[in-house]
Amino acid sequence: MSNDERANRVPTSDDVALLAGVSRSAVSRTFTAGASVAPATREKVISAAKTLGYRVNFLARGLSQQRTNLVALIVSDMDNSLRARTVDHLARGLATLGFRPLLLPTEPGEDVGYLIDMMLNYNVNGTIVTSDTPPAEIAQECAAYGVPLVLINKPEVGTHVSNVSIDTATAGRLAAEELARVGCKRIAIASQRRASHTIAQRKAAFIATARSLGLDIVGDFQGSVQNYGGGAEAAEAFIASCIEVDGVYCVNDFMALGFLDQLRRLSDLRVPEDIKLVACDDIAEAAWQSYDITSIRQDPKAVADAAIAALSKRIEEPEAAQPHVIIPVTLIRRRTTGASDPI
Amino acid sequence: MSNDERANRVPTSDDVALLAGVSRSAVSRTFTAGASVAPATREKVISAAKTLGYRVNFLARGLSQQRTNLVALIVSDMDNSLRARTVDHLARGLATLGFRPLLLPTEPGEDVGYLIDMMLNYNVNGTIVTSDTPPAEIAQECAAYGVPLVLINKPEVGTHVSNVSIDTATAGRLAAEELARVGCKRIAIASQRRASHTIAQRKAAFIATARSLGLDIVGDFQGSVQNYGGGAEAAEAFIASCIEVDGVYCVNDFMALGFLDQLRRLSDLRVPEDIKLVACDDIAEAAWQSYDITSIRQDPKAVADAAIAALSKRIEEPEAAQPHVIIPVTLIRRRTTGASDPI
DNA sequence: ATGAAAGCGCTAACAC
DNA sequence: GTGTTAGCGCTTTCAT
Repeated sequence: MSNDERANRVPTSDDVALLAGVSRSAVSRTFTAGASVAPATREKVISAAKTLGYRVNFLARGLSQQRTNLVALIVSDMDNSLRARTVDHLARGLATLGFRPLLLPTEPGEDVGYLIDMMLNYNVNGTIVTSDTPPAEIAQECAAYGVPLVLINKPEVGTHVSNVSIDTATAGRLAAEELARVGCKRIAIASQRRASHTIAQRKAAFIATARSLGLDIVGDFQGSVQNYGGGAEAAEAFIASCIEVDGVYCVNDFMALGFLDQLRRLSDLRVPEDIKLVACDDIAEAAWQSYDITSIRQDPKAVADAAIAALSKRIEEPEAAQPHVIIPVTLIRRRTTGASDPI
Repeated sequence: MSNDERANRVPTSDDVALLAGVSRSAVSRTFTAGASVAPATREKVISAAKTLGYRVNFLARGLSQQRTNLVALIVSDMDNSLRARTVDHLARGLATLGFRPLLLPTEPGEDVGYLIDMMLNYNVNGTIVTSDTPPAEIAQECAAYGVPLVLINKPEVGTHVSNVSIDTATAGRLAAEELARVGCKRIAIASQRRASHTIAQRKAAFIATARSLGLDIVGDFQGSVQNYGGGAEAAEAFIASCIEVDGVYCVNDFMALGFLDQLRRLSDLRVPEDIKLVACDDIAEAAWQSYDITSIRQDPKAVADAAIAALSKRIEEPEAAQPHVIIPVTLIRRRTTGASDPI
């Protein structure tokens, strides 16, 4: 009843072979990269395939080739715009290379078992993790089943695993140097109670550099989560403490947004006149007029590309070394450290 | 050389059958929902599977069952936080029902052909589209190959397709009513030059209601894109026009953020004292202190759930009717229409 | 270069 | 309830 006579069944390579008057093998070869088919044959096959609307069934192909080209993307915190952007880049990059991303969202507290089931049930050829809870369990299963694994911004967990991380040491250092540069002496930190791996690292690097530059770190005010709300909490704690500072380091931009807003609402302190502020990540929101935050930029596309490169290398050469790739960061000066208001 | 003696090969149902001393069918039945296996047999199989680390290969299962449980998620604009959130809900909801989302990002201008290849190459059992460009071509291919399709916030495209949309009529109406309620008379609209489907609809509804309430719509200022930057552009156009208004309708929150920021920077007009503002979507950022925007809330989880429900119903009963599901919206009053500043 | 045949891992009739 | 058999759609030796 459709406008198309062959609508009721998806055509198979047999159908194409029949129509083209060749064998199924010829069809297969026509659609295989390094094939060896006579131009004439190939031509017949192509045209038959076109009229039938034939497409290779990758799942069947995967079954015989032991290669599905499916890649599991284990993701948490998708409402973090930086995360979402990274996932977007990952999915696009993977697609370009012929891989297909299976999106597996997860929450910090959630059961990891189902993720492992998914990876293994669907025979993924690789896994990229960019969730906040670094599941050692996943690494273990991947190792046991020989699934290449790439961790983004996670601690190293073994030799079977590739890591891609931003340069947290430089990120922390640049932030401290910037606060010193603009004359800060007494610094407060706004951070998260249960800091994630990279956050803890950049914070440690910040503290080390700050000390070496003679900055006093007079308080560490923490929010329960590393987002806008957490930043607001940190600001409340800071204001309640009545500690005087001339500079603040926020461990990420989201917290900085909340911190700034709450500071404005609950105090008369002005940024940057009374307090300078540096944050980290340079998400799009950091550049918004109402905030205009000096931040340490990380490039989510570079991170995604490196992760994909590491993964596909692992897939091609399973025994290759697993380097830890470090993605560089750069300081972006804005109004919160006195850079002139852009017009 | 691994810490695990069977590391070199993924166990198959044959391995399990052998170890359990049963047939492969028994293994299959043990892992099939409505099976009929003797408890003793099942027990043996389960334990053998556990010691071997066996998992059903869903791809092989899909091959024989004609059902992969893979669902294509065609997504654009992942850096829109509302979109990201919707995708997150979609992925989780699908996972709960045993479906696996294949993430296929796309850009408005991009070639749709590769998406279709992907859907068909991987034999997806369904497709959900939440990109901004509504590819009629996708709908056509889905129909031709019998792939159930659900469109989110897209125009209706045919009877084979399910639609899930927010209630744009109410969204537009509520916005106009709110501006009228707070005493506005002369209204400007901030919108996008090439409006997406729902944006165009909500705007039309807004205009209709505004007229019926006696509001004057004295200008429609447009940005090139429907995000922060586009809102800023709209504000610039508005300010340059020197048209006086006492109310502004922004077609979405992202534009409202940019509009407000640019208004603050380029003019002395204050919101809400001089101008009231209503936007749409109620994204998280709308509630941020620096903006605190009255908005029309849409619930991305409700949208995702409805889309999944529609899809899974379609998958179970391919011939079922394709209703257009409308998701309700609600007005959230905040400071930009004079709601008291929350503490 | 091409076809025949075996097999990827699984499920589903079908007999027992 | 269980094993046997055939087959899902494809790739890949192996002959030719």
